[in-house]
Amino acid sequence: MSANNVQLVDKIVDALETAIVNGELLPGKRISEVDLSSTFGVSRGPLREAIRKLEARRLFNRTAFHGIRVVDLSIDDLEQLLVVREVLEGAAARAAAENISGDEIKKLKRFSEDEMRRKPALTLVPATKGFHHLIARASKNRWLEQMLCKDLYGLLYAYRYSSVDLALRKEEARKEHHEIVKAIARHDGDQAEALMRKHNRNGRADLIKRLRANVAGQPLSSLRRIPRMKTSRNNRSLRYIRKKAG
Amino acid sequence: MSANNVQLVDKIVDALETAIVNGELLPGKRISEVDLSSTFGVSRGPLREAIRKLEARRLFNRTAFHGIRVVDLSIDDLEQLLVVREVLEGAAARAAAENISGDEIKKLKRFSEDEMRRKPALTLVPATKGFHHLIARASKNRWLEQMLCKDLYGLLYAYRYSSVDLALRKEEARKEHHEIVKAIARHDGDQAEALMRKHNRNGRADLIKRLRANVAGQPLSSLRRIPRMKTSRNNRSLRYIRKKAG
DNA sequence: ATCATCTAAACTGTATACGAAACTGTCTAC
DNA sequence: GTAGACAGTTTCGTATACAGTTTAGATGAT
Repeated sequence: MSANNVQLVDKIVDALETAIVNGELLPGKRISEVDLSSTFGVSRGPLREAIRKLEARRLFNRTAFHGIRVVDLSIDDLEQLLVVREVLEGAAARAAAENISGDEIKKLKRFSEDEMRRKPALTLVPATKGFHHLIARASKNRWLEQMLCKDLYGLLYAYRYSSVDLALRKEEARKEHHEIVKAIARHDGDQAEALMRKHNRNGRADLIKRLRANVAGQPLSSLRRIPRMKTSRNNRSLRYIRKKAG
Repeated sequence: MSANNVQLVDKIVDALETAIVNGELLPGKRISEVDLSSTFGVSRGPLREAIRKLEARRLFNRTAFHGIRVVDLSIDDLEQLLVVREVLEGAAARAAAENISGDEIKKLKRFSEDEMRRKPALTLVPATKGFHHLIARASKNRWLEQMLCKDLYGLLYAYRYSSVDLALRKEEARKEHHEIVKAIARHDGDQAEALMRKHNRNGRADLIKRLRANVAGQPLSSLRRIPRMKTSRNNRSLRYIRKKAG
């Protein structure tokens, strides 16, 4: 095996996803296939296939002959997505309580204790991500994990929203996390699901309330706004994907 | 506007989905791109794009340089998928109770009353489908509806499983449906979700129990087995998609 | 100068061809 | 019988061509 077994299409998918998260591809902005293919250094074929995959995951919208646009989430969309997240993560917590291994319990506890001890920092966001991913994985439910981590989180992280729920309610959220971990650790599925759902409901209500209060206003300081760019055309921050031969 | 504004890729996606449901494309069987493209009468480009979309929806698995296979669900997979379905439909029922319109209530009630009156027949399966679709739509949650109707149902209907839950427990299921409708009609979200989840739990437990009891045994009579074919190659029942010019 | 219409350029959708890489299966050597 | 080499087949990625559509700019009329 030379270097990687991963297909070009999936590399492009990754590149597009990170480009969206980084704000290099803007929601609602039209994308030119040829421009993108030249900036990525790939031909139109694989690029189109990659876009089709992301279309199926609703990260791109395409209208015939009108071009491709990155999904543009409204606050309502966000709220609806978080409703889905509530029940899916609830199910994950329940399944995790039923199926988690001893090793995973240790990891999860370490995670939570670190979180309780540590001063609230910017590193909290990836930590949160890790927390939810860990539980999704511990559910041992392949479909649930994929729907959560790939489809749903992908959409949530897509647009000027990067796991802000925790950042907005640090104290409460950490306590809630701790309780969830305890419920999972004692294999109490009912409690784990109930607590996880409540945790999500709280976070959602808080976030949406703040967002609605700030419509057309200043962005929340704790909301990491994604820097804007004029156009995705000739965007030099998009990296070439194609590796050189050798 | 000549005839239709729908792209060839999406026609192929539809054709592939129905081909899977009809058993013309077999789970686990390797698919040849060129063969498929010639049977459909389309070129490789759109076909590959269509397959990429279905890959993202997990209806196809692809291993690099090895080919594409239709997803092959084990009983465990089915059970896990039905767990996801339980919570998603629960959320849909709750949201429907909160957001349903008067018109939709009427439709839903008519549906349920028809179901109670009618003798259990083969037409029950599409009826069930309609029931759940109706609720998903009434939730007014765009993402929830799409995840349910497209992603999840698409997977469930994919492989020798076509909404069997109802067919197996006709009496109880119809009563449960009726109770769910009543809860939704009186805008009782808590009850609607609880009843829907219970309904799904019951159906799942029953179905999985029967399936496990029949591993390697006779197929259940009520389980509509999909007729087998030796190969998808040169499969004449797959229809040409490409319309003639004119 | 403003507006409507027309034309040309740009872009998307689709088809086809070709070379390279990788897998499969067979054959041979030991 | 096993391991390695080899050829055949399939997929992967690129390039190219062309038709249909959209967009924008040019042209012309009032």
